[in-house]
Amino acid sequence: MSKRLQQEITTEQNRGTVSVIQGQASGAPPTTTATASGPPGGSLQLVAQLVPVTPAGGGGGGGKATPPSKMKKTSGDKDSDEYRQRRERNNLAVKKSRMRSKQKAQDTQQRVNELKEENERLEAKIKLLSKELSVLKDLFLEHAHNLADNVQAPGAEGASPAHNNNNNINNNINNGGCNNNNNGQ
Amino acid sequence: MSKRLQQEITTEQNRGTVSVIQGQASGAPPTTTATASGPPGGSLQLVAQLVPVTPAGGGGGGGKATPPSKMKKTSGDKDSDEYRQRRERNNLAVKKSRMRSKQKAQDTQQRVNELKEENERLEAKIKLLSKELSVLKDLFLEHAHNLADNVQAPGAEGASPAHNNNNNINNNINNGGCNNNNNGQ
DNA sequence: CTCAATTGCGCAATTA
DNA sequence: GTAATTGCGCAATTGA
Repeated sequence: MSKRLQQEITTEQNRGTVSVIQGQASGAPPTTTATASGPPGGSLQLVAQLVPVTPAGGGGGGGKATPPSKMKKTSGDKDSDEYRQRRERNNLAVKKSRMRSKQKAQDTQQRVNELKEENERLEAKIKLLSKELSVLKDLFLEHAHNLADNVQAPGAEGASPAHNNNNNINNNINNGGCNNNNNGQ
Repeated sequence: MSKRLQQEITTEQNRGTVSVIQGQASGAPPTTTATASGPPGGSLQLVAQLVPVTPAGGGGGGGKATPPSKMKKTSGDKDSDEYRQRRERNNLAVKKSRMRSKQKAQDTQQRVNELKEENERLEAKIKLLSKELSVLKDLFLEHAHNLADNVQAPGAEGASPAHNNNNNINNNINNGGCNNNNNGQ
Protein backbone atom coordinates (compact mmCIF):
# COMPACT_ATOMS: atom_id res chain seq x y z
CA MET A 1 0.00 0.00 0.00
CA SER A 2 2.45 2.53 0.72
CA LYS A 3 4.67 1.59 -1.95
CA ARG A 4 3.02 3.08 -4.78
CA LEU A 5 3.41 6.40 -3.40
CA GLN A 6 6.90 6.58 -4.33
CA GLN A 7 7.66 7.03 -7.78
CA GLU A 8 4.34 7.59 -8.94
CA ILE A 9 4.15 10.56 -7.00
CA THR A 10 7.15 11.91 -8.36
CA THR A 11 6.13 10.99 -11.64
CA GLU A 12 2.94 12.51 -11.34
CA GLN A 13 4.30 15.36 -9.85
CA ASN A 14 6.16 15.89 -12.85
CA ARG A 15 3.19 17.02 -14.39
CA GLY A 16 2.22 19.07 -11.67
CA THR A 17 -0.16 17.26 -9.71
CA VAL A 18 0.23 16.75 -6.27
CA SER A 19 0.38 14.12 -4.03
CA VAL A 20 0.61 12.95 -0.71
CA ILE A 21 3.39 11.32 0.65
CA GLN A 22 4.63 9.67 3.47
CA GLY A 23 7.70 9.07 5.27
CA GLN A 24 9.43 5.96 5.20
CA ALA A 25 7.90 2.92 6.34
CA SER A 26 9.90 0.03 7.33
CA GLY A 27 13.23 -0.33 5.94
CA ALA A 28 12.20 1.24 2.88
CA PRO A 29 13.48 4.21 1.22
CA PRO A 30 12.52 7.52 2.27
CA THR A 31 10.41 9.20 -0.07
CA THR A 32 9.68 12.68 0.07
CA THR A 33 7.77 15.25 -1.46
CA ALA A 34 8.53 17.70 -3.81
CA THR A 35 9.00 20.57 -1.71
CA ALA A 36 10.85 19.23 1.07
CA SER A 37 13.11 16.57 0.43
CA GLY A 38 13.78 14.80 3.50
CA PRO A 39 17.02 13.22 3.25
CA PRO A 40 18.30 10.95 5.75
CA GLY A 41 17.06 11.52 9.01
CA GLY A 42 13.62 11.70 8.00
CA SER A 43 11.44 12.04 10.83
CA LEU A 44 8.38 13.45 9.91
CA GLN A 45 5.76 12.02 8.05
CA LEU A 46 3.68 13.26 5.60
CA VAL A 47 2.51 16.32 4.38
CA ALA A 48 -0.03 16.39 1.96
CA GLN A 49 -0.51 19.03 -0.35
CA LEU A 50 -3.45 19.18 -2.44
CA VAL A 51 -3.53 21.16 -5.33
CA PRO A 52 -6.26 22.79 -6.93
CA VAL A 53 -7.04 20.39 -9.41
CA THR A 54 -8.34 22.32 -12.07
CA PRO A 55 -10.63 20.26 -13.98
CA ALA A 56 -9.86 21.39 -17.26
CA GLY A 57 -6.58 20.39 -17.73
CA GLY A 58 -5.24 22.84 -19.61
CA GLY A 59 -1.89 22.70 -18.75
CA GLY A 60 -0.08 21.38 -21.20
CA GLY A 61 -2.09 20.08 -23.18
CA GLY A 62 -4.43 18.27 -23.48
CA GLY A 63 -7.08 18.44 -21.85
CA LYS A 64 -9.19 15.95 -21.05
CA ALA A 65 -11.30 16.37 -18.38
CA THR A 66 -12.09 13.61 -16.23
CA PRO A 67 -13.05 10.70 -18.08
CA PRO A 68 -14.91 9.36 -15.35
CA SER A 69 -16.20 6.16 -16.16
CA LYS A 70 -13.76 4.15 -17.81
CA MET A 71 -12.03 1.63 -15.86
CA LYS A 72 -12.63 -1.90 -16.13
CA LYS A 73 -11.93 -3.99 -13.24
CA THR A 74 -9.80 -6.23 -15.16
CA SER A 75 -6.90 -4.48 -16.48
CA GLY A 76 -8.25 -1.52 -14.87
CA ASP A 77 -5.15 -0.22 -16.16
CA LYS A 78 -3.41 0.73 -13.17
CA ASP A 79 -5.34 1.19 -10.17
CA SER A 80 -6.54 -2.25 -10.25
CA ASP A 81 -5.58 -4.56 -7.58
CA GLU A 82 -4.42 -6.95 -10.06
CA TYR A 83 -2.06 -4.51 -11.54
CA ARG A 84 -0.66 -3.57 -8.25
CA GLN A 85 -0.17 -7.11 -7.43
CA ARG A 86 1.71 -7.82 -10.53
CA ARG A 87 3.87 -4.83 -10.07
CA GLU A 88 4.77 -5.89 -6.66
CA ARG A 89 5.64 -9.31 -7.82
CA ASN A 90 7.77 -7.95 -10.54
CA ASN A 91 9.51 -5.61 -8.23
CA LEU A 92 10.34 -8.50 -6.09
CA ALA A 93 11.64 -10.47 -8.99
CA VAL A 94 13.70 -7.57 -10.11
CA LYS A 95 15.21 -7.21 -6.76
CA LYS A 96 16.06 -10.84 -6.64
CA SER A 97 17.52 -10.83 -10.05
CA ARG A 98 19.68 -7.86 -9.32
CA MET A 99 20.85 -9.35 -6.14
CA ARG A 100 21.92 -12.47 -7.88
CA SER A 101 23.56 -10.57 -10.60
CA LYS A 102 25.56 -8.61 -8.14
CA GLN A 103 26.52 -11.67 -6.26
CA LYS A 104 27.65 -13.34 -9.39
CA ALA A 105 29.85 -10.44 -10.27
CA GLN A 106 31.35 -10.60 -6.88
CA ASP A 107 32.01 -14.27 -7.19
CA THR A 108 33.65 -13.75 -10.49
CA GLN A 109 35.91 -11.16 -9.03
CA GLN A 110 36.85 -13.49 -6.28
CA ARG A 111 37.53 -16.17 -8.76
CA VAL A 112 39.99 -13.89 -10.42
CA ASN A 113 41.80 -13.41 -7.19
CA GLU A 114 41.95 -17.09 -6.52
CA LEU A 115 43.21 -17.83 -9.95
CA LYS A 116 45.81 -15.19 -9.62
CA GLU A 117 47.07 -16.73 -6.45
CA GLU A 118 47.09 -20.16 -7.96
CA ASN A 119 48.96 -18.76 -10.83
CA GLU A 120 51.66 -17.34 -8.69
CA ARG A 121 52.02 -20.60 -6.91
CA LEU A 122 52.38 -22.47 -10.11
CA GLU A 123 54.93 -20.09 -11.40
CA ALA A 124 56.94 -20.39 -8.26
CA LYS A 125 56.87 -24.10 -8.61
CA ILE A 126 58.00 -23.90 -12.17
CA LYS A 127 60.82 -21.76 -11.17
CA LEU A 128 61.87 -24.23 -8.58
CA LEU A 129 61.63 -27.19 -10.86
CA SER A 130 63.57 -25.41 -13.50
CA LYS A 131 66.27 -24.68 -11.09
CA GLU A 132 66.46 -28.22 -9.93
CA LEU A 133 66.57 -29.44 -13.43
CA SER A 134 69.32 -27.09 -14.21
CA VAL A 135 71.36 -28.30 -11.31
CA LEU A 136 70.86 -31.87 -12.23
CA LYS A 137 71.83 -31.28 -15.76
CA ASP A 138 74.98 -29.62 -14.73
CA LEU A 139 75.82 -32.44 -12.47
CA PHE A 140 75.10 -34.81 -15.20
CA LEU A 141 77.44 -33.11 -17.53
CA GLU A 142 80.10 -32.98 -14.94
CA HIS A 143 79.63 -36.57 -14.27
CA ALA A 144 79.86 -37.41 -17.87
CA HIS A 145 83.16 -35.69 -18.04
CA ASN A 146 84.47 -37.51 -15.11
CA LEU A 147 83.31 -40.74 -16.54
CA ALA A 148 84.97 -40.02 -19.75
CA ASP A 149 88.20 -39.34 -18.00
CA ASN A 150 87.94 -42.42 -15.94
CA VAL A 151 86.99 -44.56 -18.78
CA GLN A 152 89.93 -43.49 -20.69
CA ALA A 153 92.34 -43.92 -17.89
CA PRO A 154 91.54 -47.34 -16.49
CA GLY A 155 91.43 -49.25 -19.63
CA ALA A 156 89.05 -50.49 -22.28
CA GLU A 157 87.16 -52.54 -19.93
CA GLY A 158 84.19 -50.90 -18.50
CA ALA A 159 81.87 -50.11 -21.24
CA SER A 160 79.50 -47.60 -20.04
CA PRO A 161 76.23 -49.18 -19.26
CA ALA A 162 74.22 -46.31 -20.27
CA HIS A 163 72.86 -47.75 -23.37
CA ASN A 164 69.97 -50.09 -22.98
CA ASN A 165 68.85 -48.14 -20.20
CA ASN A 166 66.34 -46.34 -22.17
CA ASN A 167 63.76 -48.93 -21.68
CA ASN A 168 64.06 -49.05 -18.05
CA ILE A 169 64.13 -45.43 -17.85
CA ASN A 170 61.06 -45.14 -19.79
CA ASN A 171 59.24 -47.37 -17.48
CA ASN A 172 60.27 -45.33 -14.65
CA ILE A 173 59.22 -42.30 -16.39
CA ASN A 174 55.83 -43.60 -16.95
CA ASN A 175 55.41 -44.18 -13.36
CA GLY A 176 55.97 -40.64 -12.98
CA GLY A 177 58.61 -40.94 -10.45
CA CYS A 178 57.84 -38.88 -7.55
CA ASN A 179 56.23 -35.81 -8.26
CA ASN A 180 53.49 -35.44 -6.03
CA ASN A 181 52.87 -32.43 -4.34
CA ASN A 182 50.18 -31.08 -2.47
CA ASN A 183 49.47 -27.70 -1.61
CA GLY A 184 46.68 -26.18 -0.07
CA GLN A 185 46.32 -22.79 -0.10
CA MET B 1 -4.09 10.64 -10.50
CA SER B 2 -2.75 9.97 -13.70
CA LYS B 3 0.09 7.98 -13.70
CA ARG B 4 -0.45 6.04 -16.58
CA LEU B 5 1.80 8.11 -18.58
CA GLN B 6 4.50 7.15 -16.49
CA GLN B 7 7.95 8.00 -16.75
CA GLU B 8 8.86 8.14 -20.18
CA ILE B 9 6.07 9.93 -21.28
CA THR B 10 6.10 12.07 -18.46
CA THR B 11 9.55 12.72 -19.00
CA GLU B 12 9.28 13.85 -22.37
CA GLN B 13 5.94 14.81 -22.57
CA ASN B 14 6.16 16.16 -19.38
CA ARG B 15 5.53 19.55 -19.89
CA GLY B 16 4.78 19.63 -23.34
CA THR B 17 8.10 20.30 -24.30
CA VAL B 18 8.50 17.81 -26.63
CA SER B 19 11.79 17.01 -27.30
CA VAL B 20 13.07 14.25 -28.93
CA ILE B 21 15.65 14.46 -26.59
CA GLN B 22 18.74 13.09 -25.99
CA GLY B 23 21.51 13.88 -27.86
CA GLN B 24 24.10 12.41 -26.22
CA ALA B 25 27.14 14.27 -26.15
CA SER B 26 30.02 12.38 -24.97
CA GLY B 27 30.66 9.54 -27.11
CA ALA B 28 28.09 7.57 -25.71
CA PRO B 29 26.18 4.75 -26.76
CA PRO B 30 24.07 4.78 -29.64
CA THR B 31 20.71 4.65 -28.51
CA THR B 32 17.97 5.19 -30.49
CA THR B 33 15.31 6.90 -29.55
CA ALA B 34 13.03 9.12 -29.36
CA THR B 35 10.94 8.03 -26.78
CA ALA B 36 12.87 6.72 -24.24
CA SER B 37 11.87 3.31 -23.92
CA GLY B 38 11.55 2.46 -27.31
CA PRO B 39 11.63 -1.11 -27.53
CA PRO B 40 13.38 -2.65 -30.28
CA GLY B 41 12.19 -1.92 -33.55
CA GLY B 42 10.59 1.10 -32.44
CA SER B 43 8.10 2.10 -34.77
CA LEU B 44 5.85 4.66 -33.85
CA GLN B 45 3.54 5.05 -31.13
CA LEU B 46 3.56 7.65 -28.67
CA VAL B 47 0.76 9.43 -29.93
CA ALA B 48 -1.89 7.69 -28.42
CA GLN B 49 -1.41 7.99 -24.97
CA LEU B 50 -2.27 11.36 -24.34
CA VAL B 51 -5.74 10.60 -24.26
CA PRO B 52 -6.39 7.93 -22.01
CA VAL B 53 -5.19 9.31 -18.98
CA THR B 54 -7.32 7.32 -17.01
CA PRO B 55 -7.99 9.43 -14.25
CA ALA B 56 -8.70 6.82 -12.29
CA GLY B 57 -10.49 6.96 -9.86
CA GLY B 58 -8.94 6.78 -7.01
CA GLY B 59 -7.67 9.84 -6.46
CA GLY B 60 -10.61 11.37 -6.62
CA GLY B 61 -10.65 13.50 -9.02
CA GLY B 62 -8.32 13.28 -11.07
CA GLY B 63 -7.24 15.92 -12.77
CA LYS B 64 -3.92 16.98 -13.04
CA ALA B 65 -2.07 19.13 -14.95
CA THR B 66 -1.58 22.59 -14.40
CA PRO B 67 0.84 23.11 -11.89
CA PRO B 68 -0.97 25.44 -9.92
CA SER B 69 0.85 28.43 -9.77
CA LYS B 70 4.07 27.72 -8.55
CA MET B 71 6.80 27.66 -10.90
CA LYS B 72 9.71 29.55 -10.00
CA LYS B 73 12.22 29.56 -12.55
CA THR B 74 14.82 28.32 -10.34
CA SER B 75 13.97 25.42 -8.31
CA GLY B 76 10.57 25.52 -9.60
CA ASP B 77 11.12 22.11 -8.50
CA LYS B 78 9.91 20.30 -11.39
CA ASP B 79 8.96 22.29 -14.24
CA SER B 80 11.99 24.31 -14.11
CA ASP B 81 14.35 24.15 -16.89
CA GLU B 82 17.05 23.79 -14.48
CA TYR B 83 15.53 20.71 -13.03
CA ARG B 84 15.03 19.14 -16.34
CA GLN B 85 18.53 19.89 -17.23
CA ARG B 86 19.89 18.33 -14.18
CA ARG B 87 17.81 15.28 -14.66
CA GLU B 88 19.04 14.87 -18.11
CA ARG B 89 22.58 15.22 -17.02
CA ASN B 90 22.10 12.68 -14.36
CA ASN B 91 20.42 10.30 -16.67
CA LEU B 92 23.35 10.54 -18.88
CA ALA B 93 25.73 9.95 -16.06
CA VAL B 94 23.76 6.99 -14.93
CA LYS B 95 23.84 5.52 -18.32
CA LYS B 96 27.52 5.98 -18.54
CA SER B 97 28.12 4.54 -15.16
CA ARG B 98 26.08 1.51 -15.91
CA MET B 99 27.78 0.98 -19.15
CA ARG B 100 31.12 1.02 -17.50
CA SER B 101 29.96 -1.22 -14.79
CA LYS B 102 28.75 -3.74 -17.27
CA GLN B 103 31.91 -3.54 -19.21
CA LYS B 104 33.95 -4.07 -16.17
CA ALA B 105 32.02 -7.16 -15.31
CA GLN B 106 32.62 -8.44 -18.75
CA ASP B 107 36.30 -7.77 -18.51
CA THR B 108 36.47 -9.54 -15.25
CA GLN B 109 34.83 -12.54 -16.72
CA GLN B 110 37.29 -12.53 -19.53
CA ARG B 111 40.08 -12.23 -17.09
CA VAL B 112 38.89 -15.39 -15.47
CA ASN B 113 39.05 -17.20 -18.71
CA GLU B 114 42.51 -15.97 -19.46
CA LEU B 115 43.74 -16.92 -16.07
CA LYS B 116 42.25 -20.33 -16.41
CA GLU B 117 44.08 -20.84 -19.64
CA GLU B 118 47.29 -19.59 -18.18
CA ASN B 119 46.87 -21.94 -15.33
CA GLU B 120 46.46 -24.88 -17.57
CA ARG B 121 49.54 -23.94 -19.41
CA LEU B 122 51.51 -23.64 -16.25
CA GLU B 123 50.31 -26.93 -15.01
CA ALA B 124 51.26 -28.60 -18.20
CA LYS B 125 54.66 -27.12 -17.92
CA ILE B 126 55.02 -28.33 -14.41
CA LYS B 127 54.09 -31.76 -15.46
CA LEU B 128 56.67 -31.68 -18.16
CA LEU B 129 59.40 -30.43 -15.92
CA SER B 130 58.56 -33.01 -13.34
CA LYS B 131 58.85 -35.69 -15.90
CA GLU B 132 62.19 -34.49 -17.06
CA LEU B 133 63.40 -34.34 -13.58
CA SER B 134 62.22 -37.79 -12.96
CA VAL B 135 64.01 -39.10 -15.97
CA LEU B 136 67.21 -37.48 -15.04
CA LYS B 137 66.99 -38.75 -11.58
CA ASP B 138 66.48 -42.29 -12.71
CA LEU B 139 69.29 -41.95 -15.10
CA PHE B 140 71.48 -40.93 -12.31
CA LEU B 141 70.54 -43.75 -10.11
CA GLU B 142 71.13 -46.19 -12.81
CA HIS B 143 74.46 -44.73 -13.48
CA ALA B 144 75.37 -44.85 -9.94
CA HIS B 145 74.64 -48.52 -9.87
CA ASN B 146 76.57 -49.23 -12.93
CA LEU B 147 79.41 -47.30 -11.70
CA ALA B 148 79.39 -49.17 -8.51
CA ASP B 149 79.49 -52.44 -10.36
CA ASN B 150 82.20 -51.33 -12.60
CA VAL B 151 84.20 -50.05 -9.83
CA GLN B 152 84.06 -53.28 -8.07
CA ALA B 153 84.84 -55.37 -11.07
CA PRO B 154 88.01 -53.78 -12.27
CA GLY B 155 89.79 -54.30 -9.14
CA ALA B 156 91.01 -52.26 -6.28
CA GLU B 157 93.09 -50.30 -8.48
CA GLY B 158 92.22 -46.83 -9.13
CA ALA B 159 89.44 -45.65 -6.99
CA SER B 160 87.66 -43.36 -9.18
CA PRO B 161 86.98 -40.05 -7.76
CA ALA B 162 83.63 -40.19 -9.27
CA HIS B 163 82.21 -41.78 -6.23
CA ASN B 164 82.16 -38.72 -4.31
CA ASN B 165 80.37 -37.11 -7.03
CA ASN B 166 77.84 -39.75 -7.05
CA ASN B 167 77.06 -39.41 -3.50
CA ASN B 168 76.61 -35.82 -3.76
CA ILE B 169 74.56 -36.24 -6.74
CA ASN B 170 72.34 -38.64 -5.07
CA ASN B 171 71.72 -36.37 -2.30
CA ASN B 172 70.91 -33.67 -4.60
CA ILE B 173 68.66 -35.81 -6.53
CA ASN B 174 66.74 -36.81 -3.58
CA ASN B 175 66.26 -33.35 -2.66
CA GLY B 176 65.55 -32.22 -6.03
CA GLY B 177 63.63 -34.97 -7.54
CA CYS B 178 60.85 -35.55 -5.29
CA ASN B 179 60.65 -32.71 -3.26
CA ASN B 180 57.46 -31.22 -2.76
CA ASN B 181 57.77 -28.01 -1.22
CA ASN B 182 55.24 -26.23 0.51
CA ASN B 183 54.91 -22.87 1.74
CA GLY B 184 53.36 -20.71 -0.66
CA GLN B 185 54.65 -17.66 -1.93
C1' DC C 1 28.27 24.61 -2.83
C1' DT C 2 28.21 22.43 -7.52
C1' DC C 3 28.59 18.33 -10.13
C1' DA C 4 29.69 13.74 -11.85
C1' DA C 5 29.39 9.06 -10.31
C1' DT C 6 27.01 5.46 -7.69
C1' DT C 7 23.39 3.03 -5.91
C1' DG C 8 18.71 1.42 -4.73
C1' DC C 9 14.31 1.30 -6.57
C1' DG C 10 10.16 1.03 -9.40
C1' DC C 11 8.12 0.67 -14.13
C1' DA C 12 7.49 -1.58 -18.42
C1' DA C 13 8.89 -4.35 -22.34
C1' DT C 14 10.98 -8.65 -23.39
C1' DT C 15 12.36 -13.19 -22.91
C1' DA C 16 12.03 -17.78 -21.32
C1' DG D 1 0.03 -16.63 -17.28
C1' DT D 2 4.33 -16.22 -14.44
C1' DA D 3 9.18 -15.40 -13.28
C1' DA D 4 13.49 -13.52 -14.85
C1' DT D 5 16.02 -9.99 -17.47
C1' DT D 6 17.07 -5.71 -19.11
C1' DG D 7 16.95 -0.73 -20.27
C1' DC D 8 15.57 3.40 -18.35
C1' DG D 9 14.44 7.33 -15.42
C1' DC D 10 14.19 9.31 -10.66
C1' DA D 11 16.19 10.56 -6.36
C1' DA D 12 19.40 10.10 -2.56
C1' DT D 13 24.23 9.72 -1.58
C1' DT D 14 28.91 10.06 -2.06
C1' DG D 15 33.33 11.77 -3.51
C1' DA D 16 35.94 15.42 -5.88
